Amino acid sequence: MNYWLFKTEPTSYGIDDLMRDKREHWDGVRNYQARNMLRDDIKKGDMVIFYHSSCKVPAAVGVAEVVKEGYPDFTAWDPQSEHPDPKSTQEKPLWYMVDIAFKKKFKNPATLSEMRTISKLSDMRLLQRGNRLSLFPISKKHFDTLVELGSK
DNA sequence: GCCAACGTTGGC
DNA sequence: GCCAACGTTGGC
Repeated sequence: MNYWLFKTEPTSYGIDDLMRDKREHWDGVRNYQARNMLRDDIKKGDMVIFYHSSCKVPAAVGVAEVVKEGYPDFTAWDPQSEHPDPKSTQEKPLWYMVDIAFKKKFKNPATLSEMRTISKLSDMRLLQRGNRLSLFPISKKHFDTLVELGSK
């Protein structure tokens, strides 16, 4: 089983939305590195740390579980969607997504500034310079540390 | 709103 | 295939 961190902007889709929806497809990723992970690496049963970015207090805010493995992101071929891409077709899908289910909302969100003070998290991709990927793998150590912080 | 970092595009 | 220009991300 693997562990991942998914970034999201709470103004577009946050942990409260996932808690309400219980389960949702993670569409709209339009970056090749992230696409490859969605298509090839992220497996059913993998656990996801939900992270709020581009907001007042960037923080890890909860946990989700992967419930469906990579399949074509059909929002790409819908011109009415948020992130249409005419290069992607049903015959040759360019973009992929997974489905995730809500697991837990942290009582005590682990803020970015708090994470930076914790040595166990120092090698996490989120804290490294210039990190812009919207999702990436984290270690079990990172996952457990974040869940522990969030449950305090 | 600023700006550093980095991905993508497109001319050559 | 190089690289400058441009767009986007995301913390501050």
